[in-house]
Amino acid sequence: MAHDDRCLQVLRAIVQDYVSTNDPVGSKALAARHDLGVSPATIRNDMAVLEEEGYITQPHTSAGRVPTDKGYRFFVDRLNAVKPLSVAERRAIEKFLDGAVDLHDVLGRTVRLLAQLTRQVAVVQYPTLSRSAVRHLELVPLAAYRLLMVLITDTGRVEQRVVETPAEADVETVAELRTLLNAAFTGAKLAEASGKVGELVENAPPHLRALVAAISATLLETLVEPTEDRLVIGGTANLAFGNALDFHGSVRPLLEALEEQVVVLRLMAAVGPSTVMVRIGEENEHEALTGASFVSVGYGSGDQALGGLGVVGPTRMDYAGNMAAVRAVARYVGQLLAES
Amino acid sequence: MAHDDRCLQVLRAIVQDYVSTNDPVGSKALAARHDLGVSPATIRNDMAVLEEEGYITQPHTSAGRVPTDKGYRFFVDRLNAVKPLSVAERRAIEKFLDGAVDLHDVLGRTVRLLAQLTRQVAVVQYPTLSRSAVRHLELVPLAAYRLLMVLITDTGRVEQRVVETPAEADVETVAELRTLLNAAFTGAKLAEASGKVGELVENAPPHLRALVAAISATLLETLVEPTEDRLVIGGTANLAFGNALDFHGSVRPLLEALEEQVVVLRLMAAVGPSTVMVRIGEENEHEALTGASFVSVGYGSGDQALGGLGVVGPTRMDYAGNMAAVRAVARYVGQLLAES
DNA sequence: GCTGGCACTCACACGGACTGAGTGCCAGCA
DNA sequence: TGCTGGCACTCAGTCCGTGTGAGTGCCAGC
Repeated sequence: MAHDDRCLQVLRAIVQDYVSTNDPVGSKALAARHDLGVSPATIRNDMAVLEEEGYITQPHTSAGRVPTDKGYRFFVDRLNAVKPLSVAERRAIEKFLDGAVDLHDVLGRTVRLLAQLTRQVAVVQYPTLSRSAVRHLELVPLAAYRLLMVLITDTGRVEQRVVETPAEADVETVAELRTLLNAAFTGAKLAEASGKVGELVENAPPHLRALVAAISATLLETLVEPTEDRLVIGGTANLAFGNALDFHGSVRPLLEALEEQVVVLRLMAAVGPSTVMVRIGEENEHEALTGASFVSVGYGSGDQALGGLGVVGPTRMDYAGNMAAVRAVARYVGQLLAES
Repeated sequence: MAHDDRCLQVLRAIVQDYVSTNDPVGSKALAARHDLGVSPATIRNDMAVLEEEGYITQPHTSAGRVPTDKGYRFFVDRLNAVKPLSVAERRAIEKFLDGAVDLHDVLGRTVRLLAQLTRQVAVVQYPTLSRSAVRHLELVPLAAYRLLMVLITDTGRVEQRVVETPAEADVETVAELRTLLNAAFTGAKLAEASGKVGELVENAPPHLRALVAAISATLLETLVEPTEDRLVIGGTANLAFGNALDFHGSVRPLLEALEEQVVVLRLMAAVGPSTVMVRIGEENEHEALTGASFVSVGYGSGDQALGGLGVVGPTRMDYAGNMAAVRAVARYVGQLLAES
């Protein structure tokens, strides 16, 4: 029906105008800025309908309308074509990410890039250990009963732990251990590691058995500890821009939640590659994120994401642009990690 | 002289009151809150002197006085005894830092701890590579002409770089290389590494010479690259508290400067262990840090600092408390790193 | 050299009037 | 049936004038 169709157009126009001006938008301004082909009075009728259905709301009588979370959601769901990035933007991405020397550097550049492209707060998750594969396992003797275990994954992530050994391990023993462990684990996905441990310990030469068990235990601990999922955050300065008022006055709870990391990580857990996830306002269960939207996507070469990245900003954000940026950056990061 | 002495007391009282209340402090309130033994009128005279000498200023006529940067400086320089931390605080430090699994974890906890203790933004620098010693150097073959070099230092820091090798390196060659390099570098301070390289390449067996040269070159690069000095930042939420107004309106430039890292790193470069450095307002050359004070100290066991840590906040901060916290935390971190 | 008193200043808070963007409703027109 | 122009109404934000009070500088007196 022509009517519903126009309602959608009106909603879209409201979202666009409100995002760009940050002022509640009225019927008259709408008619002036968009070629809707109808008069303000008609638009008013449509707006009344939209309000009744909960897509928009007015902050107070005699003010314009503002989209609700539901309104943004509807708008985002109807974003058919993700608008492609400009050539300049693509070039910026390449230039920014090239020349990174290691994983830390890659993620650091990524987060800065995302923050710059979107003018929002950017978050990037380290590649999840459990989905990475072992590239190398190194043992360095520290003292008679202490070893340093260094785990290097194919995504370039490095984890280290000190292992208190049950027996003294001299240099030769350590060399034996290293060979044994690498033979067992190199190339294996870390998620499969726990399955291999039992067999490995059993088949180990008796004099190494206790040591293998101790090291394996530490390895498994490394996987389950919450510290395994690290987050890089950047662009927090974008919160202080002046639209700080978007978060009903204070950005403090939001900053705190971001530093907590765990909140963001939980949101990111659900994300897969290639499909951009958008969570709008109240859709984020966490209280501090009410009033904020979170646009994220997984990165990684395969069909399972190695990790996630995204941006956090006010619900009043440029969804189309941010979704495009997040997706493009994720794709590049995926490529970059697959190469190295 | 009794007069100068009282002036100092008055200044101290003004700083204390202003820090705790954030209101310009007047003569009457001063007389009421502090036992100065004189009347408000007398205090007014002293305040006039202090103002003339540039230690305090009044935002506008008929408002109380506010300390200037010079006033804070004077106050800080006369802080004779650094007030010791409470037992609860000491316990909090221990509890917070115990149980850290690796360097990343230690520094992450440190920055959170500092931010919590001081209610300011905390910054912690990774141990400087050039002052660390090599614990182990690991080589992992990636492809025919590519090696992954992993550098592990005695401070627990791990750096990795991909080396494009001039010659194909099979597993045995890599093993030889590893032995050779570790024999040469293990235990050596990284600052001395550059001196050793020439000799090492010369004495290497001919078939390894090119490879040794390539890897050594990468190692040296790792040391000079600006990426060598990393920074962990935490507690940015404390900027959004409400005293955001301390930074003449906007915390944005400050947040940007913090994310830049380089600004803070430059300030931190000058810092030594055991002596807490305080830079107040304009004393920080960088424009964004005008209006902010920076309290920092080096950490590390020896007489040379491995790195620095500190807090950034409004000039209107609790200098005594922050200096005490920074120093105490640095001491614990130094111990912790020396142990492992 | 300290104190009480006094006149003066001025940021800030309070309150009323005004303005204008925006709305809802209604009668009229295609 | 659906769109349009007109009209009365609402109310946040702004402007302006007044009042208040904290704070000051100065001066005479102890």
